[in-house]
Amino acid sequence: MKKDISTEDKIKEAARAVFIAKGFSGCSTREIAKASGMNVALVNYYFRSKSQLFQLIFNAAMEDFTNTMVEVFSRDLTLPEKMKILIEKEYEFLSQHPELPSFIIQETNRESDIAHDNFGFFQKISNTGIFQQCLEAQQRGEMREINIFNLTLLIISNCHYPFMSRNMLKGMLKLNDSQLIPNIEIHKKHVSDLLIAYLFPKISNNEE
Amino acid sequence: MKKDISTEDKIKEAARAVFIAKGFSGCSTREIAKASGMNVALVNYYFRSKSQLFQLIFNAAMEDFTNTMVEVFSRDLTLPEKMKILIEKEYEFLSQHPELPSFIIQETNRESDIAHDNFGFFQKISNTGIFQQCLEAQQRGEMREINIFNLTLLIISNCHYPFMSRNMLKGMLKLNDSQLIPNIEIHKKHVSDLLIAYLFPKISNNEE
DNA sequence: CAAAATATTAAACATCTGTTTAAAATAGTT
DNA sequence: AACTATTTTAAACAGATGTTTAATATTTTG
Repeated sequence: MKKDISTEDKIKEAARAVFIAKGFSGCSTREIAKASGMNVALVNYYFRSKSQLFQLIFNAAMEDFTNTMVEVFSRDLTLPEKMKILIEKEYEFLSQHPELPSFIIQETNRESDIAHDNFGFFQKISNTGIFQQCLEAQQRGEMREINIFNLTLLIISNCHYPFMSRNMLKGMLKLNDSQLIPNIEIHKKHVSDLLIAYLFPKISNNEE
Repeated sequence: MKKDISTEDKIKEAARAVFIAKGFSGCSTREIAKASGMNVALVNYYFRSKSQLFQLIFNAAMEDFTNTMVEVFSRDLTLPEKMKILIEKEYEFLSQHPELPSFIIQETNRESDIAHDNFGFFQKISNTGIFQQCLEAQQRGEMREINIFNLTLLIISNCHYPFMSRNMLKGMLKLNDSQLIPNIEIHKKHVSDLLIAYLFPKISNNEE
């Protein structure tokens, strides 16, 4: 009788969990093998090396990351509407994957032979037409003059950082998890109001 | 003839550089020893273990982190002035220590026996009287109603994330360092205007 | 200067690391 | 059934890891 999940997928799923929780240098192949209930040799049998397995997990995580943006930007909505929904979706996604942002940052900053530049992000986002839509809104005076770098950074900073700084904030402000979650929900509203008011000054009365 | 810098300090300085660049799990005691020009055994001779040496470096980094805030908050200025200067100082400090934010986040998220909660942050910041000043400004209607958690998070998100995401952004937007630095400088202005306008709505015409 | 305290070294330790090998078990095919 | 291909296993590999030891060098002290 065949198993529901193949050995290859079991290892991949375990690797994902372990890598994201502890980072590439923070875990061993034996730890991944154990977490998947498999042998150490099987990890290399299916994925050739720890590095190649990691590369696989990292790229998938990077894709998860951009999917929300692509999905929201592709809709037929005004820019303030897209912004509001994007922030909503990002907080929703990251509430269920809070370790992802720090994983990505940690690994893009790690010295490695692995190529983690150019993961197709720019092209995918560009294809949604969002940049064109921004340009037109700016020409009509509906949107503040801001380049793509700063715009991207403003959004990601305020969506990702709250999740990656969870433990730091808990330490700094002496909070526990039960206090953290509602505060992050409040933060979402602040970020939404903050960014929309700043980017679209004319329509700044966006209080719910 | 005595050396200018003691062996202990040489190791500590090398450890700081290596730990911050690669993280606790990303480096070895031998790497630290080599970077300091000293023997492996000397690391443990002076600091007992890799963990204890790390704890020392981490606490110092954490203190560097809060110093800017404490210094600015202690001045005799209005809240919008403090906010503007704080952002200025943070970007100035982090431009010279861009690896610090991701180091702190990475290590506060790492599972370890080390106690990295309660590093006196709250007490130090509270002692500056900034929270009281906020409360009074809010009662006078000069400042938006926002709790300390969200206020802290808004500031840190927009100051720290730009530096920790350097490599990610370079990959995503296909930039090199020469394009990055001026964009971060522009970002500082956005963040300053953004936060002041949001937090102090009445005095929202803060364009330079 | 001799004695004691401190600093430095090379070597060893046990364990863990990523990876490979070669044999055994299982599945698929004819 | 027998043969082949695939999957799984335990064991071994060479090297790296944190830490300790015991001997040597240096400095401090009396």
